[in-house]
Amino acid sequence: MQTAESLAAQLLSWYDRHARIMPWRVSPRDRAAGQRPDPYRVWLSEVMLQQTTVAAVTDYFHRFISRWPTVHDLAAAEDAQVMGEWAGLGYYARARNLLKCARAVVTSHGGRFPTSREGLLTLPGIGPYTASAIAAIAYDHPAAVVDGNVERVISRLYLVEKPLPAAKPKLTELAAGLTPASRPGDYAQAIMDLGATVCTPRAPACGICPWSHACEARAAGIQAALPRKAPKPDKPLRRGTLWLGHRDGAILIERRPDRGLLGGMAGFPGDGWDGQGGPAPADADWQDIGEVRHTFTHFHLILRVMTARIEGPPTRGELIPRHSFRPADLPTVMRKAWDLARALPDFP
DNA sequence: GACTCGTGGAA
DNA sequence: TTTCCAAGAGT
Repeated sequence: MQTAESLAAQLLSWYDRHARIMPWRVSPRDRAAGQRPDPYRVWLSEVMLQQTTVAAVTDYFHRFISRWPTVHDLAAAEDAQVMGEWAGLGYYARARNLLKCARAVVTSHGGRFPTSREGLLTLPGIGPYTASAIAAIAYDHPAAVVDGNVERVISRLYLVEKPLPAAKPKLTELAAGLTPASRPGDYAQAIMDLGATVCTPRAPACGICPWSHACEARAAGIQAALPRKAPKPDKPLRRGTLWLGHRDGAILIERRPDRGLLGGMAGFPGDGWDGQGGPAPADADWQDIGEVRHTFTHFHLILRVMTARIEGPPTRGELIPRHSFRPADLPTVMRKAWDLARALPDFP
């Protein structure tokens, strides 16, 4: 039986040699030399990384930091600018809460993030994981981070067979028991790196794992089967319509309501496939130009795409001049429809 | 606890 | 092609 102290020390030693390089990260060498990460960057990266891979986040992180270098810059940004910059990254409530949080930090916290986990938890978009991550990484507090990686690593190390999410409290307790008083920030990143690169979901690389000798699941030969999870329900198929209206090169765009699917994002008027929408945005000679297929978290979608030149004033949305319309500001399902229409010879 | 909420890459 | 899943939070 290994002590928590020795396990943490072994993981930190591994991290010193194998830490991944990321734009928002301070390397263990630089950290030891006294360099401190910028809490704004830690926060931004952690929100972007919620349910999202490092590869998907990296370019978005660079664009956000380039455009809004400080939390003050971001707090002063217009909603549509931030939503447009987030377009394509998904889970758009994160972007809405990102702005709320930035503005709360500036107006209620003097422009500085709270340093305690409890203080961070009061901010929009910062939940149990992100609060611990910021407290540990930015401020070196001994907060236990429990994300999907840690759930997997801990469930294997301690052979926790109870399925998620019921096992979460137990896993959190075990993770907290391992978190060291020394270098908790590096440790938090180390255990997540371990889960991301070694203790992977399907085929863990136990041969190179610094904890393989202590891993109870490996001893039992069931490491690849942990953590257990309830099977996910099938995704139903929904169908709907999208109307791409235009006039003299201007495009008909409708800002979506601030809640629900794709909330706050720019898009084309649609019918009820998303629980929102309504009738066609104008009485026009709508032409069926094909369909778009897309899969969201909990349903498949097939959208019929219609285009028309709009003569009178539209009943929904707003005609945006082509030069001030950025297709990159659209969420992916809308951009698919745009790409379909743009391929037509007579479309603006 | 059960749902909602995106996306793209890997197997 | 389909499924799984990735540094979760809010309701």
